[in-house]
Amino acid sequence: MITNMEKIKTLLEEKGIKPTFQRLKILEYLSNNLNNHPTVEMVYEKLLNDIPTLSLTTVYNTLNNFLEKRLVFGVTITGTEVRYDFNTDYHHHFLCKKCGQIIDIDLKCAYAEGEKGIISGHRIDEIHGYFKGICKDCSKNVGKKSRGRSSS
Amino acid sequence: MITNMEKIKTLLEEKGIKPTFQRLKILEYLSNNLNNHPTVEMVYEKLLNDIPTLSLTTVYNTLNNFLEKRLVFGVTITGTEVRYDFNTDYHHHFLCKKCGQIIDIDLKCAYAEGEKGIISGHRIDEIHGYFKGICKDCSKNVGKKSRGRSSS
DNA sequence: TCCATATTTGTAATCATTTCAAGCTTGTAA
DNA sequence: TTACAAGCTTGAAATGATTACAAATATGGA
Ligand SMILES: [Mn+2]
Ligand SMILES: [Mn+2]
Ligand SMILES: [Zn+2]
Ligand SMILES: [Zn+2]
Repeated sequence: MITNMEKIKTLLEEKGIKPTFQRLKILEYLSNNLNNHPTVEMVYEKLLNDIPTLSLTTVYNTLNNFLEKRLVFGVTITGTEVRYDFNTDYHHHFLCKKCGQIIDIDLKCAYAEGEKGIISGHRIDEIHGYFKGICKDCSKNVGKKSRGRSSS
Repeated sequence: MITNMEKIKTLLEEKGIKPTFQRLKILEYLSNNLNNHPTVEMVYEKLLNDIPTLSLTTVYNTLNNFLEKRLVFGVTITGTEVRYDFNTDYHHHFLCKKCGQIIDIDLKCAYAEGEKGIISGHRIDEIHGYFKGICKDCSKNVGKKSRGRSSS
């Protein structure tokens, strides 16, 4: 049988990226955290356990490399940090302005189905659809302590 | 007849914002630069001519105030800076990865027409639709000097 | 006028990201 | 096997955007 790590390695090789230990671990981490949309810092902190010598610069370099090769998707919804998404199938996102979590939103959208091509003469490479508001949980727990970061 | 400045003043008062000189000038600048989607720095630099004592902090404070009151719309497409849009009617944006300019895109979208309300149980306050790619001009002028900033 | 309050300002701090140069690996050719 | 070049990784310093903070200034009544 094929291990998950072998699949990760294949993904890198398909994009012409040499599968170094650091790159494998970073991509593996993203693949195991599809719902977190982690920041650079989150990737770095978690992987320090596995790779005590890991450099934050390497995480930045690697993630930028992955972005360029379209191996991951960059979510810039907060405006202050990039969050990384292993799921490159087009989908919308929702940012809760109270607890800060980013949630996947699946909905039909005319431009969602790989329809890239040309719009108004401009060549389209990436499509981003975002919503901001208050999430289901935070709407319920009004006045109660939120379980994540606050952005207010 | 009603001057443009009087309209700007009314907009501020309607949102309960005291129309100080700085605030009037900042909102006026945004209203005259609908197609630029200016950065904080651009607003600051231009207004220094009119208000030599202007502080960058005031521009930040004022624009954050305008954002909270929904007087302007924040475009976070680049991931590294907020760009401000006087046009709060819902519309999509396009970022050229070559020259860096942000262009308005008008197109029909199921979620574009003030349909905020609830999605998947989450309360929606803001809707953002972005595209990234290479703009019409930059596609033409391959190899030629671009007329704006480069992001590559 | 005097005072309370809101606003503006300048500086310093913070936070994310990039730059850069030095050290480390790895593959390959002598 | 040794030697070297190319690619990778690392840590420190630099950059850029934004926020925190406290002092200075303006405003609008009592
Ligand atoms: Mn996602
Ligand atoms: Mn716009
Ligand atoms: Zn929430
Ligand atoms: Zn362009």
